Amino acid sequence: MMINPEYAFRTGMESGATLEDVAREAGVSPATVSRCLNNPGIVRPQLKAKVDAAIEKLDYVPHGAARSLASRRSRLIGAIFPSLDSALFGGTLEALQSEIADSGYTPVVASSNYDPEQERNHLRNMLASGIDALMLVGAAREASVYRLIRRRKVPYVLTWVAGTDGTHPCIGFDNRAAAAAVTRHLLDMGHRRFAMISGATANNDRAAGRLAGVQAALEERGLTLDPTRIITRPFGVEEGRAALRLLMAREPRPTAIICGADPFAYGALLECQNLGLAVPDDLSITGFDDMWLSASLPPGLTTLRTPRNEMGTLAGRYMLSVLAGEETLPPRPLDFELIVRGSTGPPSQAA
Amino acid sequence: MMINPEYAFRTGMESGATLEDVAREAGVSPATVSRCLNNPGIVRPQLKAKVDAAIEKLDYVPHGAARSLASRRSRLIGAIFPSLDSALFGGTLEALQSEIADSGYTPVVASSNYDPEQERNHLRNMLASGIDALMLVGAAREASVYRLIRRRKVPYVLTWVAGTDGTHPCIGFDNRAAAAAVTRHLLDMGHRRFAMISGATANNDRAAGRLAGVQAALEERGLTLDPTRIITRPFGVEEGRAALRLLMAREPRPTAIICGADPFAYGALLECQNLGLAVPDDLSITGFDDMWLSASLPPGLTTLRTPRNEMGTLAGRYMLSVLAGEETLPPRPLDFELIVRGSTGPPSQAA
DNA sequence: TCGCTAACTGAAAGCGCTTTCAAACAATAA
DNA sequence: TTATTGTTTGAAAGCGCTTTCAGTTAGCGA
Repeated sequence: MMINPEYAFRTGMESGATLEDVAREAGVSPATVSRCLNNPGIVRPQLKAKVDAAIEKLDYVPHGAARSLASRRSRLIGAIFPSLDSALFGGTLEALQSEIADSGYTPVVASSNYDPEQERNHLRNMLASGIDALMLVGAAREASVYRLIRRRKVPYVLTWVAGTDGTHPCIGFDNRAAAAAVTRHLLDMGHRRFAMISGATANNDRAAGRLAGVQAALEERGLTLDPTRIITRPFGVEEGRAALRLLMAREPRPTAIICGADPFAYGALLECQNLGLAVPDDLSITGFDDMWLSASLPPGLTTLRTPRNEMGTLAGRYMLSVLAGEETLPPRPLDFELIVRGSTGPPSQAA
Repeated sequence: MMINPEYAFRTGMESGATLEDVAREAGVSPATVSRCLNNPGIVRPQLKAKVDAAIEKLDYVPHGAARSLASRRSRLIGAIFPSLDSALFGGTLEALQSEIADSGYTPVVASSNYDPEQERNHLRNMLASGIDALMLVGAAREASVYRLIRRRKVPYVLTWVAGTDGTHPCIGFDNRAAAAAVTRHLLDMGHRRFAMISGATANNDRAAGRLAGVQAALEERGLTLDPTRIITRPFGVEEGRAALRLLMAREPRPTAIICGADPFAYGALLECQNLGLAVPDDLSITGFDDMWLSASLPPGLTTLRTPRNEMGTLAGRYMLSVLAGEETLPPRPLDFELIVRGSTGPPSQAA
């Protein structure tokens, strides 16, 4: 068979040096060069030095696709988030990225915009591009999605949730328990009339869990959260603002408003200022996630600090460990922390 | 401790149908299956149907690495951001991702933490993993980095900056002009005593450009920005707060403070409230980027809206176009928009 | 010195897909 | 009918790397 001369020409021009070029330059076999790259310990130092010199000289960079094809590992880890334009998941992504970088892994990222359909498409795309492992947010999705992942035998981990009865490996915290802790803090201060501003709960088990946690904690003390006192909105400051107006327009007014996310609480605080309501004397407000403004916005937002960076780090570590074939224990739920600041206090006598 | 068999993965037991399996199932050659996937138009519909059925039946997903190796395209686009845990670049990433998704591309992402060293490492990693194109933020980096990119013949685009004399393709806006516009707005209102809270300018040409723009606009009117009136800090609300205290501690107090980023301005506004300073009567404050709280935080922050999502979209579109081999025009600088809200007004007579 | 391990090294066979190139076929013109 | 053109299809050669397996060399005790 004749070698197409044009083809040979093109390879020579367009690509960088190949492993074979390095081998020739160093006077060893390609296999040895490969070993220098992947398992330097087993190559005689003297040879390794020659190879290193050749690599340096030719400015060789290994070809990822060829490597993946031969080794069956892409060194790519997929991560699909509901959204990326809040700082919330950005922290998790950044921590994940930084954890896996040292092992030569890089995250491939997509945002689903809280839409299961988009999530599924991105997942297909990622599986096709050969990710070695996968990180998702939350557990609530169709069984067929999990089947898809399992069929490809891709290790995966769910974040921002905990304990799905051992069905899935989770690196996260118990949203329900966390919301209950916030609620008990208010109950212990003497509050009895509650309202909640919640994120949309469809396809969002974090939001659903938080809502359930509030309801459960109230019921423990014989209270219930009237459905008309629950306002469900997409996340956002202005949404929180509008919700607060609605909630305070109806008598009897609540003495405490629990927000399912900090942006709601920022909006609520700002609207109180607007309406001339004193926080916490007229109204206590709590947030969720302890985002960057919570400490600064007067009077300081009582909120629940979620381990958003830690989840990225641990999810990365977990996946690396599974990929390394180590005996990996199912991770345990992470801790959360109630941060008490100025926005909560006992209800006033008048209220 | 038992490992839950449901998710106890072992690496290396990956299976899945191959293109050859599909070909056998459909009774055609592998070449035909490949064509159905990549160029369906040239296959007889009748055959294509058989192939599609086989793909469906075997639940076939193409092997990305093999595909990349043979076609010399990875369908991966690299994106390196200075940071991901603010909403700033998250918007750009999300827009980029969504723009390229339809063409079957996925972004691989890294955060450099504003550190050139880290950026270079991520870049090496990405080049090795075979990205087809690359998006970076800003233009300020060592020439050797650009050489590395050029040697690999990877199309790239710089975002968040404009016009580097045509040296690099940029999708962004002119930070200097934008900052000048903010400054002129204040000058036109009658302000003469200025101060600035700026992000660190080392390795950050966006911050440097903004600072230069302020200085230039002042000099146009015969004013100068005293170096002691420039406070340089890492981005953050608390940093803005501290900076404001510093700036107002010295007589004569400025009547206008220009912030190089919104978080600084949030902190400054909050600290004014704290110090009992009236905005804008005692002090005008401006931000930069029009982030999510700027409209809500009283009295509303005058700020410069930067096209952060648009940059992601256009950068994606630009790279796709170059990859498609289309004649691609050097992109033009994008527009920015001064958003005037309550935080700026004429200086009071007393000041 | 010889034999026997142990430690390296190299040859070669793929990994799963794309892409020539040429053959086969259908369609049209002569 | 035959020549000619155009359209699909299949065979086969890689893409650049890893990894098995067998061969080579070095190290050491006897």
